[in-house]
Amino acid sequence: MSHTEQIRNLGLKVTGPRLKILKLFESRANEHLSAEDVYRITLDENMNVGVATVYRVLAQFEEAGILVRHHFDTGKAVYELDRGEHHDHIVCIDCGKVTEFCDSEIEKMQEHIAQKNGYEIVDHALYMYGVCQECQEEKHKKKQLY
Amino acid sequence: MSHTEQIRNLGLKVTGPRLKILKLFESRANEHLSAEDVYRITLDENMNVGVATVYRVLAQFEEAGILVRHHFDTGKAVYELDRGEHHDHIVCIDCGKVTEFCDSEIEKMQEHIAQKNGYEIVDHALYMYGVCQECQEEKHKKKQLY
DNA sequence: GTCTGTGCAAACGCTTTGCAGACGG
DNA sequence: CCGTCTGCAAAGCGTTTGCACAGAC
Repeated sequence: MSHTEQIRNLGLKVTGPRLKILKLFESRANEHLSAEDVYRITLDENMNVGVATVYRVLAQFEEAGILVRHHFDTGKAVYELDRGEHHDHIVCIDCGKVTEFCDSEIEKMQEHIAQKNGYEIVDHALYMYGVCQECQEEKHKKKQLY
Repeated sequence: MSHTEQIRNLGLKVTGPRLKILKLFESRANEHLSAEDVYRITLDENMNVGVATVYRVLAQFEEAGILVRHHFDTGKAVYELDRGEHHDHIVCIDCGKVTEFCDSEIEKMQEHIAQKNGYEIVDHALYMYGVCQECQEEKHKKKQLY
């Protein structure tokens, strides 16, 4: 399915900003982009999409299930392509690197706990915050300087 | 340990706002309060603590380990007393009710996944969003009206 | 008296909205 | 053309900060 079709299928008009943003996420399939990232990238590529439009399009794409939004503890929301399969995140508190993982065991246990508490779960988020390998080594090096 | 001692032990001066907020959280030990909640409650009780002070005290208490901060998807941060034991949350998307749970199996698996990916975890958060029993029943009733 | 803590209001960062003009269908 | 979409700037929201004064020790 082409980008144009994809957008039209959502009942949305096929416009420059929407095409641009959709392509952007597909070309960076494994990145987590904030609204500001998207805005800056389009700026750099001389395709001036206003901030407001970025937010509006991101919201529409999320609503439509094309993108997923995450709220890490960083204060700003980030988006990524929804590849169907749910997954969770480990965020490096030093360099911001994001590692994804998926564990069906944990998922199952979550569902079980929810049931036990009488909840019908519609969404869940597991975030871990830590220091990635590289940043640990970085810190190690700095210590040796003294 | 008295409240006064508790605050003094943090190296902080014992002031009205700090005492007030500490007592507030102890008297509502199982609630999750936002900065605004705290501000409103002190207002209602004719003890006018400025918003800025509320934020500053909450931050200090969190830093000191007296409170824990959570960022649900609601946009505002909430705090609760740190009772030592880590736990996770299920938030009802209809009524806002928060249910806490703790599962050591999940914790272990998380740690294992983090290790496998080379991370040294300093924090983690597992949030589930769903509809609680009462709200499910509520919805059921409404359906029957038609 | 000193130095920390406070309240106020103004600033902040991210996000949303109101509006007049642009553009897709 | 009509109705949606856009860019701009202004407003919104939760949170933080600068400052002069108040209060703890």
